[in-house]
Amino acid sequence: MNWTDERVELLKKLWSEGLSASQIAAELGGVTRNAVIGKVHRLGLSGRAKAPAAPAPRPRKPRPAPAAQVARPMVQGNTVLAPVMAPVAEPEPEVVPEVAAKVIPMGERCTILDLTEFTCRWPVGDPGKGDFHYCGSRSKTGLPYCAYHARIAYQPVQDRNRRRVAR
DNA sequence: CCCTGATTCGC
DNA sequence: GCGAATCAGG
Repeated sequence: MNWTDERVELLKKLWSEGLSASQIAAELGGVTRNAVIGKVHRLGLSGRAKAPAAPAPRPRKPRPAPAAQVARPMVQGNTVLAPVMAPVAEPEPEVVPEVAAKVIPMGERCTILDLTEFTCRWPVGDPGKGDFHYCGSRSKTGLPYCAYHARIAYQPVQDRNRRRVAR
């Protein structure tokens, strides 16, 4: 593989977006992370925006349990009062996506419980290591992935689906 | 050990 | 210019 203008451009883009050298190498294909790093240096764009700068942006605890607050019958004197409309299942305001989904920087993680129809559900990490989570970035309405992962997810498919039907 | 980027240096 | 090997760090 050689560094075509196209590949260099993609390299610059991904690098500026904060992807690691190995990630970029995998994305480009045909090169190692060393090659990527070497190229990055040769291009003189060593420093970059601190994308993964967020050390611990609050992964958000999976919320153990709403703690079913059973309405205990109240008692007044000898009288047992009927339970007052035990809130069946407090809808839980659940931070509306409009707020939570605002251009979440890469690396912002969320659990499966945080996924909404607007969050990217691209799996990240190793389930066996306890660092498994989902991308969580904003995804276009109706799509399961953010723009970045959608590209990864669908590119191969597009290639495969290349129409072969003549006319 | 896994990973990261930085540097070196033979090609 | 390229990138594997290596280094230094988390």
